[in-house]
Amino acid sequence: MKKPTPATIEDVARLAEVSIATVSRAIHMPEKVAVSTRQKVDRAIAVTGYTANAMARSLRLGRSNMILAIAPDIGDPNFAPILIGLENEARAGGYGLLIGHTQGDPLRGVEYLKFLNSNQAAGMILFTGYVPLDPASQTRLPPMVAVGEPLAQGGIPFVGTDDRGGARKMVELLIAQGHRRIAFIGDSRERLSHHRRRIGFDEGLAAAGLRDGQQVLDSDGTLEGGRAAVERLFLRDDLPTAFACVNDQTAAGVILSLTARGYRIPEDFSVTGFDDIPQAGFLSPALTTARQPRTAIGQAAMAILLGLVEGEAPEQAETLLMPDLILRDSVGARPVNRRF
Amino acid sequence: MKKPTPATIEDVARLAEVSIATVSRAIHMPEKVAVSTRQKVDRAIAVTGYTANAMARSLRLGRSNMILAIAPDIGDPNFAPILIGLENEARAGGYGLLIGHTQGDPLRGVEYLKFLNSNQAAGMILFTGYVPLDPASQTRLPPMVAVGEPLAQGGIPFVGTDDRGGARKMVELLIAQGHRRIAFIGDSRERLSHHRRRIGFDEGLAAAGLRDGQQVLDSDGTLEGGRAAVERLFLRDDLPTAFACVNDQTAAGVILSLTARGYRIPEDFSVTGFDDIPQAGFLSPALTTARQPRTAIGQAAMAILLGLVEGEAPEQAETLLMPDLILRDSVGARPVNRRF
DNA sequence: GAGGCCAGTGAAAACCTTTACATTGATCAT
DNA sequence: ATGATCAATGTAAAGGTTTTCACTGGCCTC
Repeated sequence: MKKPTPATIEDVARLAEVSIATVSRAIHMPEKVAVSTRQKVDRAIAVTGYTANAMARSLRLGRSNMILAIAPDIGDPNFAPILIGLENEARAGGYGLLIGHTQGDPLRGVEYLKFLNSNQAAGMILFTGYVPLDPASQTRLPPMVAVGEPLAQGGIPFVGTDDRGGARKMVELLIAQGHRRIAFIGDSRERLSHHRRRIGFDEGLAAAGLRDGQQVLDSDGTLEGGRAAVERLFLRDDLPTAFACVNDQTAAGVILSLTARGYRIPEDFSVTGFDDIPQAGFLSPALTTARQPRTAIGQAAMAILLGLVEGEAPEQAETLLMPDLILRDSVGARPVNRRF
Repeated sequence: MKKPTPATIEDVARLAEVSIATVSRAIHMPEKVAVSTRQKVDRAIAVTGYTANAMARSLRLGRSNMILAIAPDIGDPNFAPILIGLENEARAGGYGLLIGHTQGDPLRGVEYLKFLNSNQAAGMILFTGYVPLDPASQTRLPPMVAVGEPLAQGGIPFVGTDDRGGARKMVELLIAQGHRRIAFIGDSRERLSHHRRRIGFDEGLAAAGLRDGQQVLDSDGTLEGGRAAVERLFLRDDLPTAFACVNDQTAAGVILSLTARGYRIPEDFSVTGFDDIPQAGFLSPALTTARQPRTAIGQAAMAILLGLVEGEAPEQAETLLMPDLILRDSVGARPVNRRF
């Protein structure tokens, strides 16, 4: 009872005693075929266990049902939940999700374009913050959506966290706790998302009339960078009471540095992060942070991309989802009597 | 200068003034074609920017260049590094990696089979520990390799951590630190990998002649399970000096429970984990654990699968990679004077 | 010098699907 | 009664590749 080769549409047609065209129609445009015929076809499909050969289908249609997602690092803790959102939405739309990672190497990005060139992917999700396109090749762009980090190139829809709004909410939380001098750790010209968090920080302080209470330190978004920033700050004389960090890694560095100097958090200083990476809850103290709505971001991005693939006009340039504040133990009231 | 449609093999043939058969041969069997012709073809390919249409190719060959990886949960911290290994190896072999997740739902697993049925995937990597095959359908199995959790069904190659060996090394570490009464937290009949860790634990103790110093508690591998196990243990009167946990989550639960009771780690008790999840280094104390060689596992699994896909006979049933012991702060010498 | 072999190449089939176009027979309006 | 319309179905082309088979001409062997 083995079937060495899977059933083709022709097998179904033969069994149902109709032509292959009718079988195809019974499947794709059921209303165009007589009820009795449809039933015969359905039965034949059930008997043969027929599944359309996706290759033949894609070849004929000139379009595949795969979406390619390219990330610089699929090990990034932010990546997995977004992936879930992408995958869920893709599957719901009948698409498969193909993944590639560039390990930060632009050349590797170009390598993946063969999937698009060879019609193996209908569209592309970009995590990289740049378009891996050979600028020389003048072939028209495939449908693309950027996630996480907006693209320098214009015209490509972006889905991500509302960095500005989230940072602002975070600052407001600190202000509500009585803090007046707050440092922002991790401004960056390179990463737009980080810069936007800085903007939100500014706005929050300005709205509370605390514009002169701010201190901004550049940092590269790593734990080490956070640590270094604190050290730099201690060289000056006026310390903040709270540190708003551009991301959780930076916050971890800040906490480590502060703890190493013998300070207690949140009694002596408050520290906030951004992202809510898996480790955030395991830091001591557990980190108060803004959780990116990652699964939702993935879902939204894929929905937009599938729309593009199927020919809809792109809606808005940016879709920003507001992060949730996760209140843990690293934020406390402003210390009333600073011992230092 | 826009190319609305990508170049086909025919465009190349026309430009090189040869037949399409010759072009195909020049690409796939260069030695069968005259040098001069080959050069003409190469030039034409360069000019047109030709890339073979993968759909047509797969259709003709009856085999795609995609590998499907199915995991119960792609958010699992263990998953990402394995994915990197899989992807690297797949790309090196000219294959793409397609991913799907079942969210623990066997039905969802079956859903992905359409990719195989429809020839969209040439083989399958299974993380689930079970085969998502409709037992009714008698179609022959596609090439498959299991990762992480061995499969109940026989005949499917498995690549994973040497759980037994790793657990044994871990026990030996504890014994070297002077521990004589050691508890294993997290035996399980359901998860073979967990059971194997238990076996390695037994072996290590037996080899040191400490067979009667062992205590084994069932636990489900969650943080909560670890916590509960400790509570159960405290109902008895003889406590171990060290806890060898089946995985890091369990160890986290044990640490939490012990800490909540006012004990210090590693002064009062030593605790070890297994896996080295990202949070492991952030627990306090930082967890000593066995790191799964995840990227290597992914790479090995994909290499075997690609061999299978291309018709090689499967080598060995199991490929086990030894984990590395990561020494952090949760293990110390056996307390000499127990205060309790 | 004739026959055989071989390298190099081309023509055409096959892979399986979708769909434009053609065909059939029935129904309807005149 | 006849022509037009329409629903239902079939025929065949197209999509791009790989590969079998056949053909050509040159070279070698005897």
